[in-house]
Amino acid sequence: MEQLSATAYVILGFVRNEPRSGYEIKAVVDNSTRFFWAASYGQIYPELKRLAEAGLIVGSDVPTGSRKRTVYEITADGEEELRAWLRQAPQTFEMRDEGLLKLFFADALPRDEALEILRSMKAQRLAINERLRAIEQMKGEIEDPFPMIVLRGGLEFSEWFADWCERMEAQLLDSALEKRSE
Amino acid sequence: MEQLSATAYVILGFVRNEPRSGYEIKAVVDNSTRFFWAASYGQIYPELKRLAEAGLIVGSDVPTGSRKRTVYEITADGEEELRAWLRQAPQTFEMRDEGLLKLFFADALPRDEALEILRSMKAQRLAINERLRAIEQMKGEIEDPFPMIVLRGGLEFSEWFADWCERMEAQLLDSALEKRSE
DNA sequence: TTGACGATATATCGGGTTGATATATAGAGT
DNA sequence: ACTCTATATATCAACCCGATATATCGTCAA
Repeated sequence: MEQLSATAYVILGFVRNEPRSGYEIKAVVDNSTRFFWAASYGQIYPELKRLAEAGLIVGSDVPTGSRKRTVYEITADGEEELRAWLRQAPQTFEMRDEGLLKLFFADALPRDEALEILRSMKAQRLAINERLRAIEQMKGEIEDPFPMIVLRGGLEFSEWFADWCERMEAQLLDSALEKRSE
Repeated sequence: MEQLSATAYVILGFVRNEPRSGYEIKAVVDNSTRFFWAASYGQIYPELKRLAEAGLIVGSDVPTGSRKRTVYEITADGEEELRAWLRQAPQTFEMRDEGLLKLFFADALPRDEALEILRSMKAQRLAINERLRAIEQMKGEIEDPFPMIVLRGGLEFSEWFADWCERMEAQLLDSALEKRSE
């Protein structure tokens, strides 16, 4: 087995404690890691097959009536592979923020329209914050503290970001006023 | 012209005030928007041709000796297209953070190894912070305030993130001690 | 009870994106 | 003369995203 993609480890992580179908993995990703590591069906299903072939997970058919369904669980090899990956220093960090991109080029707009970008960005951050809060409410007590730490980190981040937008808006407004009174 | 990709607008934004070659666009992206919107040669060169065909930019051959070189500048249509895009509320926000992903699954490791993830993440944030500081030093005075606002936002973000890692490490250490003294 | 609707389940595909590699010339330094 | 880096463009496999297609299940209201 050569290099697995990070998405493969997402799958290993999610089938570690309970067997899950591809559909369930997608659902749980969309409510958790999606905010910092997304995965689509187009990745999940092929990857499940590859991982099963490599012996890192095993699938079993558990049909619901006449609708077929395969759930996967991790093997001992899979657990070891997951832990080995966790021990390596994280590399990838990527961000694509259309808001920051527009703000970067905002000089092409009249100043009042430029400020509107910051207001949109703030609204976007607050919307994310609410989604995360809803997820936080859903979660019961669990002994594994890490998912909650990450979730709370997301909450703090969205709050910091919203606040930054607000401060930058105020700052630009101030500097515009100063200029006028010069 | 149907929907342009956000990367097309990156190009429009960077050829707005001065003519640039594809190579120069890549270089300037790598020193600025790259942290929140990257672009590769594989996107830039084809996109330059599409934009030229659509009349949003115009290219002119400016060879250096016998090495050919095409620089592009924006047209009036291109400027209008860029402004129209800037006026629309930003949508895309994506993040891929292998550190957060590992932290999320860190329960699969012994606690002391899990803490190592937070230490790596903090180091990664501090390294980015230094890169941004180096870029900040390079920039002289310019009348367009937005690139600097975004850069300073990046600095503040990396500081917030590094601090968060530190706090979470301390918190986990504390809770481990409490458990032991129960 | 039938029909509509949303959830479960898997598969596929066009299009965007990445990172690496290939080719070639220019210029600076040793 | 040679080497190394920067400039300049092109290409490609691999990966990833969002949307769509297909089909069954369970539920609830007309």
